[in-house]
Amino acid sequence: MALPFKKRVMIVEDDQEIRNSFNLIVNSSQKFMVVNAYGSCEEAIDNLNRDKPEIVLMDVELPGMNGIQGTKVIKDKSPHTDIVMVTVYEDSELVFEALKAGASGYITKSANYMELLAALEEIVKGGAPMSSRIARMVIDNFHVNPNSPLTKRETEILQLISEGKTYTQISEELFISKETAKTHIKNIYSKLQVNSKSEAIAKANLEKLI
Amino acid sequence: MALPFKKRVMIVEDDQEIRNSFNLIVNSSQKFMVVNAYGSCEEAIDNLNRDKPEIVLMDVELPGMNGIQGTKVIKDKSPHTDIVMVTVYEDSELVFEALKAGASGYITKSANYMELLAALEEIVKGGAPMSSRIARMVIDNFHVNPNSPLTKRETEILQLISEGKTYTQISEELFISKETAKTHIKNIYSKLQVNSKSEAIAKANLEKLI
DNA sequence: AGTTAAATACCGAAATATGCGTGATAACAG
DNA sequence: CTGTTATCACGCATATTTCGGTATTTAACT
Repeated sequence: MALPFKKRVMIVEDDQEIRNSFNLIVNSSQKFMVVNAYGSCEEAIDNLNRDKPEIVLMDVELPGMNGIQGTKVIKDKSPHTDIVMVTVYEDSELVFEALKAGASGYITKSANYMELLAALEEIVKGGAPMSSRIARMVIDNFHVNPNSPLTKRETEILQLISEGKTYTQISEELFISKETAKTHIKNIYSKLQVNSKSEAIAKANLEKLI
Repeated sequence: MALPFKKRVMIVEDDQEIRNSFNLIVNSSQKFMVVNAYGSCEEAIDNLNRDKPEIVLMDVELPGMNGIQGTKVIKDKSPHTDIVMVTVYEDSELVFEALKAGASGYITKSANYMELLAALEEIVKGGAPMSSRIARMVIDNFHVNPNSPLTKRETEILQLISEGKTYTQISEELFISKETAKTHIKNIYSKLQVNSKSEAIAKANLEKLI
């Protein structure tokens, strides 16, 4: 290998100008080298085994297979490759989809020279580079709603429901009768306007009640 | 107000040395001022209305009420106050508990002068300061397991179950008979070794199958 | 061509959960 | 001190889910 100490970076980006620009920036670094740059996920995936990238800079919006689907495939074929999404949009649904697909970072195309290299460095040291807005988006996603309509006991029971417990198990765990558990659950359903355990779990997750 | 342009920072930390050290660092900045530093959440909460902090630097391990419980209370009483957890440990359970409680950042006590101020700056610009390891921990938490034992169809159905759908709704949505939906769900249960929808959801979340 | 995996479909019995009542007691706030 | 809320408890009818089978078709793989 010509440059054994440089981390191998693959670029997937359909806009040729941006692709060239990323290429130049990455290759300007002593620590990274571009092994290849492609205009589509399909091409990138076809050459994955030969290129053996350690890091992929992946555009989200792409013709054909999009960056999120591509991330899934690449992660499946090469689990140790770290993928950094690069996008113009910071749409929350896309961000979470990309993270679920296996992305380890999410930066914007407005990222300048320094920011792009900083993101790569961050990946190498085991971090997860994100723009400020995305970091906040991700963190906010964890926050539990403090204005829950449920009482403490109801929340406790909803928690047990979300763990897959039956009426009987819940009543045993809380030292109350099965009938009482039933009543609490009935009240939970009424407050959340649902009529089954799984619907209650879905709503609880949606409104971050647990 | 004496210094109207400085962001008001409250410190909650039981170790007096660290408390003083943070105090000096924060006050050394042109952009931040320490409104008060307490050794316990109880004291901090009692003085919340008077101190009106915009940012709280919160120790996790504290005598009496711990930093996570304290975060919940402060977020409840003062939702717009941003809380940054400061800790020696990067234990994953604690991190997620803190984030659920409402923390907007999570840094380690090893943070030096620059890092601490950088975290405060990051909060001000709407971000979420985190150490590299914690950022990765948080991102990894989103990743879906690519080695799911379930087939595509089963995963699709598990997804619908997690949205609270009934057998009938699932069969209608997928244009299959109720009996077929039943069979798929039976197979899902067998593969996941569970025996109810909510247990399946719990296991799916635990093993990141959806 | 033969095997396997996946998706489809049906049945009946048993177990759970849900809907709609009622009502008592304790704790908390105005 | 009184009204409200939370927690607890019971019963019956109905609905839904789960268990344990069987079985056909199609696509993929060897």
